Amino acid sequence: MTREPEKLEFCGDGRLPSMGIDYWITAKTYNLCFWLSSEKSYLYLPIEPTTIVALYPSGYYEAYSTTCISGIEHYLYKVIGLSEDVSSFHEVALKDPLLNEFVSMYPGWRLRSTSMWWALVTGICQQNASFKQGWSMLHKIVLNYGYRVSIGGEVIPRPPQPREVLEEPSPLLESRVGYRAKTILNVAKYFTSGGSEIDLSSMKPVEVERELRSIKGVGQYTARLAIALSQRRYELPPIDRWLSKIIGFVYGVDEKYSEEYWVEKWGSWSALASIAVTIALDAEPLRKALERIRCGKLTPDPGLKQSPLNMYGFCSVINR
DNA sequence: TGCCAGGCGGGGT
DNA sequence: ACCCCGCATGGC
Repeated sequence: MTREPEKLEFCGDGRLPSMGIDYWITAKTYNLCFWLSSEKSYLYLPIEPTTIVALYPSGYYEAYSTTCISGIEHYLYKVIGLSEDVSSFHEVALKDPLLNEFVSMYPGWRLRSTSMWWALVTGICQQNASFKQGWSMLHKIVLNYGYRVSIGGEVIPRPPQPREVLEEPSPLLESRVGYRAKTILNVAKYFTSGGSEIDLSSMKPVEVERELRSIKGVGQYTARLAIALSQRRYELPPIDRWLSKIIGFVYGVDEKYSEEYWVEKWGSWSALASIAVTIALDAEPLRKALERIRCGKLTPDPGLKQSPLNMYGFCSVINR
């Protein structure tokens, strides 16, 4: 699918306050490889019109959009979590055998949030698949749809919107997502019909989870991951087989009670802790992750070609 | 080759 | 409430 890139106009620049945030780690973690270069990262803001921010490690940023709107920095604050006080998360993490090394090494890491639509697609691609397979699917979806924007001399892929997927499913079906395609289409339908009327941000997380689970193919894990990734609300942890086994192994609790134990430990930070564990262990498959825990290798391995902190490797692997 | 992985829903008990 | 199975695809 070749489409003409949409030209975006420069909407201003600025510099985010330090606040102890490591903008580089924050921007590049779990970010698709074509939104990363060696010197900056691109972040799509979860708003209409299409708006993208080039963020540099220093916190300096430039914003581009089809139509410049006011308050862009406000949305950037939400995406980066600038008003999120993580000190109570760090307090628990520093005493935790799984996360203490990770937060000591990266105290400036924050979750980078996305739109609810894209958060759900992200979760669905993780269902019953390895980290590598799931993130390859996401890359392929973006490339197969072929939507792009141009800013200055650069051309940058952009993810498809729900309406675009619904009106033209074939690029999705060719993205090797298997039976997940149906679920993604269900989500696209949701956001182009009744779901668009519902203000998920005004609902309690348990209600949001129930609402999202009404979409066929979206279960507890996907719903909770999406709530964390798009709303920065962390009280409901996504706990998959991978994390459940890790919790059982590290804390010696029966897997049946892993969620109960996790929520008791992390409280309103439960989902953030779930995600942090995946970064600390480079999202390695279970067997390897357990081996890493046994060896005490609880910080990201810079040598890996594909990991949450090093997504560049996906660009050299994906070929449709 | 065959097995199975950051789920899920539908069918059974 | 559980338990169990099939499901697309790709990696090992």
